[in-house]
This record gives sequence, structure tokens and C-alpha cells, in this order.
Amino acid sequence: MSANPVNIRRSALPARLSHYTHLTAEERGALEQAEQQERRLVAGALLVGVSAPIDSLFVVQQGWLHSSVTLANGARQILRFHYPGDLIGTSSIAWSQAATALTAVSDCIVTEVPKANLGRLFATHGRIGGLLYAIAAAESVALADRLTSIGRMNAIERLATLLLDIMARLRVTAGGVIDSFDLPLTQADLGDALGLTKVHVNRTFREMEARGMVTRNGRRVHIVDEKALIAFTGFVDRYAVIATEWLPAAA
Amino acid sequence: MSANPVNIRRSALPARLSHYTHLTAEERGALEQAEQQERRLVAGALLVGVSAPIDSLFVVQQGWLHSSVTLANGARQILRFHYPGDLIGTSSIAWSQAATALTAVSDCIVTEVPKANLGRLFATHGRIGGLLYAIAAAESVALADRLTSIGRMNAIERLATLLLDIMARLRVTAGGVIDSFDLPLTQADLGDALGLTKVHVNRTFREMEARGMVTRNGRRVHIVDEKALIAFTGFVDRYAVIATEWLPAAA
DNA sequence: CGATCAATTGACCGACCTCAAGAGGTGTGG
DNA sequence: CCACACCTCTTGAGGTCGGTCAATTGATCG
Repeated sequence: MSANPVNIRRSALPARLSHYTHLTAEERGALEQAEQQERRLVAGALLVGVSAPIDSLFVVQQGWLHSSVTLANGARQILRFHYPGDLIGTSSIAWSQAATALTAVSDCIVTEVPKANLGRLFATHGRIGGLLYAIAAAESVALADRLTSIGRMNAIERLATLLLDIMARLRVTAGGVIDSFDLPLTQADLGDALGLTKVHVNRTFREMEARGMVTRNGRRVHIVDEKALIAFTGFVDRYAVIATEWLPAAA
Repeated sequence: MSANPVNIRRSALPARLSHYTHLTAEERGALEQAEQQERRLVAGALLVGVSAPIDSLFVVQQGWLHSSVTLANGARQILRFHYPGDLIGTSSIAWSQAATALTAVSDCIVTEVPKANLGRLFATHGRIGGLLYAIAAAESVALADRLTSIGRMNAIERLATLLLDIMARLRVTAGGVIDSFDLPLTQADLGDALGLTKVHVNRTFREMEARGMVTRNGRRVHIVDEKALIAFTGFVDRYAVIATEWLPAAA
């Protein structure tokens, strides 16, 4: 364990940013100094509750989380999944209370970034600010894709799109090309993400198997023919590439 | 007409940012210099098509626009509405092609902001960068609210939420408190925004009238009892306040 | 004054929901 | 090491909200 809480080595955030553009050693250092103590969560643990006062963001280092809201009638909507390298809790930037709950899907490790540190980062390293803005824009488009999926697609297309989305996002971290992955979500979770009931998620999954689109083995999901599924859903990978040429050159 | 295309006076963007924090004269000048020529659009005109190569963003000065996508089966999803003071086309920051179409809902005026100018702005005025980031985070939460609405609410709640959302957003510009507004959208548009058909939007609107929630007169929509409607939908205004205390003080 | 578009209404349909029960798997305590 | 509790997955039967199709009305505009 190399747990120096202030100087985390090899944080997932600079690694993620490096995926899109070259960072100078100085920039990387500034990023790592913004991060503070580490928190470990077991699967299912709540990191932040809705309306909790909060003045930090978090960087996901390991594992999955999701952000969600629960309505007055008890219904839940899962808004987004978060993976290593994501800067999360961004709604606390705009307000001093959390707009959504953050829950660990699998066991995970996050590090805290106080808002003030982020402010300093924007002021002193505008290039990083621009890059964070670009990533936020890309995530916003991915969220819009989910909206489109729920608003205008049937159950099988929704589930297929979500599976492709998860796989695309895992690839940014995993590096290589993968065609299967462990899905640490219950069918109730999937339903809450897709605007369906768990019962219908089940039927939809079975229908996808019957059509030869996926196979399942426990939590493991295997995408049989990704190209065909992409053609079927019109899915677009929003994570693979992000333009950075509009940012000024590194100092 | 004071149409100097390079030095637009009183752009809506600095006015919007001033709504949330004080801008120095210098910051205001930098913002205004980033904006370039002005474009006027008639209602229904397409500003940017999907997949169009694009290396500018736009500031809405007057009127409404929306961003949308059209699926292979012809279905359309309207993702978001844009009002004066909004910086739009942000997906072109992350990629060199537009991810969504931008269409004028009413006659409107926009000014162009080349991506490179935005990059310079982030590098030289980090505080503005942080503020834009905060606004983007707030809009992302508003989009998540729409997602929740479509995923987990019935037709009447969805329409009510959208009407409240539009009114809240208009208030940022209109200033005062309003309880009615002109809705330049067809019922087909509303359906595409809500994940409903235009036929069902019609029935839903009539049901809302029958229940005494709204009255309509041509394009004019009047919210009868806003408090009750907010309680009914759980709507949260994401535009009224945005925290800025985490940004370093102005230089 | 015809043409076009938006709003409206009716009849019927179907994708997804609700309710309910059973099966399989896992952890825990006795 | 078994028994029980609990959770998730699975399947069936029947209901409903919103969709589809189609026709009519009303408004706007050359």
C-alpha cells in the first residue's frame, strides 16, 4: 500500500487526460496536487446522498459508481455510470448541495478534490480547464444519447445501446479491444437506467439471447457481433476521441 | 441597427455570466472579443446539421433554438432548448463534427465564437473558464432532469415539467417573475422533446386544462398555480442560482 | 379561394407494466 | 454442515398507458 493521501501517485485523472492530449510534467503535478484523501467504498455504498451539502468533487480511481435520483413515488432513475478517470460530483460545482446521489456499483476507490482546488486549477492551468470542459461536453452528448434512447427507442434497442455504451467506456481504461465484460448491475439497476421495469429487462435480455445478439454467463456479458449491434442501434462511441487542437499549446 | 460584426455591444453571454458573478471590465472585453460575426435565422432554419464539419460555437443573442437528432427510422428527439445567453454547439468542442442539429425555433440572432478563441479564453481567463464549466455542469443536471422525466414519469408529469423548465429558463433573461409565456413550439415538437407522439401531447394538454393546471390561448401558455405544479412534478429550477464562490477572486 | 399546416378527436392496438409465484444461488447462524 | 433468510432471476396472466391510423376542424398564407 502506497497510501500517501496527499501525493497520490499515478492518479487515474491525469492518465485519462493524457489519453486525449499530452500533459506536461508540470500540468500533471498540478492535477495530482489537487487531489486529496482517498476513500474506499464497498459495492452498494453511498458516497453522496441527494441534497447532502458538499464542497468536493471526486476522481474515480478504481471500480464503478452511478449517479441517480429517486422520485417522490419511489421510482429511481440512474443517470450515468462513472468509471476510473472520471471527475464526478460535478453538480456540486454549480451548487453547494448534491443534485444526485452517488453510489458504488462495485467496490471502488475515489479521491477527493475540493472545489477550491479545482478553481485554482482553472485559474492557473487554463489548458486543463479547457480539457475538462471538452470532456464535460462529450459526457453531455453521451447523456443526450441516453435521452434519445429512452425517448425514442424500444426496449431491445435501449438495452443494446447501454451495453455498447458500457463497453465503449470500459475500453478507454482497459486499453485493448474487448468483446465481453463483467456487468456488476442487477436487472433492476438496468431497468432504472433504461426507464424499464426489471421484469421487462429480463424479458428483453432473453430476447437478445434468442436473437443471438449476446450471450450471458453469470455477470459476464458477451457481445456476439458488435458491428451488427452498432448498425442495429445507431450507437456512436463518444469516448474514443476528443478534439484538443483548439486548446493553446502547452506552456 | 448597430451591426458592427466584430465588436458586438452588449452581447447576451457576458450579461448571462454577470447574472451569476461579477465580471471585471477586462473580462467582459475578452468575452466580447471572442465573439465574431452575427447570423440571423428565421424560425425553422437549420443553423448546423448533424455531422456537419464545424469549428465554431454560437452565442444565442435573441430567440430560441433547439438541438436534436433524427434516428434511422425517422423518429426525432429534441435534446435541449437554447435561449439568449446560452453558449451552444458545445459538442463541436469535443469533436470536429456536430453531434446534434441546431434549429431555430423562433426567429433568432446568434454570434459565432471560433473554437480557437474559446481556447484562448480558457488559457488567459481561467475564471471565465471555470464559470463556463459551472454553467455546463448545471445544464448537464437539467438534461439529467429531463432524462428522469422521460424515463420515470407519465405524460402529464413530463409535459408539466417541461413547461416549468421553459418558464424557469425564460426568467433568467426576462428578469421579473412571469406566469405565462409564448410557446413557439408545435405539439409535434413537444412530443419529440418528451418522447411522446403529437397526438398524445394534444390529449395531455387538454387533460391539463381540464384539471385546471394551465390555460392556453393560441401560443400563449399560462401556468395557473405554479407552486402546485412544482409540488406535483418535483421540479427543481436549475438556472436561478449557480455557485461561484469556489472560483478565485477576479484579478 | 384553394393549399398547407397545426390542432383535435375517435377507434383500436400493442409494448410495456403490474401482480404474483417459483427457482436458483449465496451467506449466515445454529 | 444443514436450514433458513434473502436476493436476483425467471415466467405467466392480465391490465393500461400511450401509439397508430384516420378523419375533421380551424388557422394561415399566398
